[in-house]
Amino acid sequence: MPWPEKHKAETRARIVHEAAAALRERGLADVAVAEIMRRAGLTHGGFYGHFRSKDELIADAVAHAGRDSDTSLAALRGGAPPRDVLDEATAYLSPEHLAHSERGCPLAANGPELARGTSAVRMSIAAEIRRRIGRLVELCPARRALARRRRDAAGTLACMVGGMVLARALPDAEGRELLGEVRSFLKDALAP
Amino acid sequence: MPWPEKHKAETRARIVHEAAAALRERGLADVAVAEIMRRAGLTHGGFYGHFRSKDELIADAVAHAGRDSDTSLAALRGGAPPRDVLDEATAYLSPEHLAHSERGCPLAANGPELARGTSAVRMSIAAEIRRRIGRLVELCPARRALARRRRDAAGTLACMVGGMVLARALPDAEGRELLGEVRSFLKDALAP
DNA sequence: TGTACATCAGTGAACGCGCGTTCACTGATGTAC
DNA sequence: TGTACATCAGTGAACGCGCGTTCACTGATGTAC
Repeated sequence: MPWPEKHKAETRARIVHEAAAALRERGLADVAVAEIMRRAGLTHGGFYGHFRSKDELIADAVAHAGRDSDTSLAALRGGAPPRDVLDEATAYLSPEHLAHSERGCPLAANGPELARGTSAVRMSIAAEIRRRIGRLVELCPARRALARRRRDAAGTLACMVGGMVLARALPDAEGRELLGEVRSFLKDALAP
Repeated sequence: MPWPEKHKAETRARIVHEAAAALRERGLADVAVAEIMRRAGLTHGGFYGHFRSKDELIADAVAHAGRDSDTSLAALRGGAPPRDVLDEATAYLSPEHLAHSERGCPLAANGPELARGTSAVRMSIAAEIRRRIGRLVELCPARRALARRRRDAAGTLACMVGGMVLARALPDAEGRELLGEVRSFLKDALAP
């Protein structure tokens, strides 16, 4: 094996990481393969040594973006895991997340485009939704019935994603104001 | 004036209408000018007699789509105006809306793409958000303080848009199930 | 009423461009001896 | 230890294609006489 064992895997991971950032920042259609490779310090020709198509990369990038946004949102809580559903939603509906789609949730950044993607892309985004709902269910008070927890998790995630989509479509100050209103709405909705 | 007065305006309206449907169904990037013109029964060359660019059409189409989705959602209530916020949200979070993005809300169909659009597109989508929030505020019980009504309106719209984005990214049955959970969540959150 | 005309909505060929993808090649690497 | 070699990650020119946009033209129309 003429190259270090991990070399190719590391390069691939770097491409996926840069793709996940670029796609969340600028959308699926406006980011070219050549640009992603350039960001990863490579030339475009090498791309197909790692991926069979741009769509295959997108599917991988969605999964990576999901985990990556977890890390970014955790950083807003000082690295601590969320204490409850509201804690998680508050970090999500923050001005920091609003301002940094490239490190944020792929559902808010690319949801509708991904929903129209290839079968692999759709499977990737569906898995990300299930993962997020599952985590929110875990964060619901254990004393509640499972159906109630699932309902609160689904409703909260809808609020989070929709709130961010709306805030990003408004001028900055107005978007931040809307985020505050949605946080306040959720706080009451989730009150015991 | 060699052509009937309204002729050009009607043609333009037909193009905008077809564009609004195509863009909501397939996304901004995947719909070509030539395709929109074909759907309107015209050839692509005539496009620039009506619009200065594809982006100008998109901005117009977003405004049209907003009014158009009002009509479609009203039809689900038998044409009656919504009685309250929950009434409006229930029609929005319906399986019919899930299945017909081409007649539905442009925020759910194209939100993130529009947020990354030109200045004219962003103004158009921001106006649509304000219009929808304003309508929901009107539907809130008048006895509530304005701040509370605005908060409920913003939170509800976030739930509606996010719920639809999530449902459309999931397989059909799972998406419909999620819509039901979000409706149920909202019903409780909006309870007096 | 009939006809010549000016207008302009719509046509369709053509343009330049950037994209995703391919492919013959290069050169850095670990291995065999 | 040093050297020849096989491997394969990465290069960069080239491809075909579809896009947004332009433009010289066509032909349907209402008007003037």
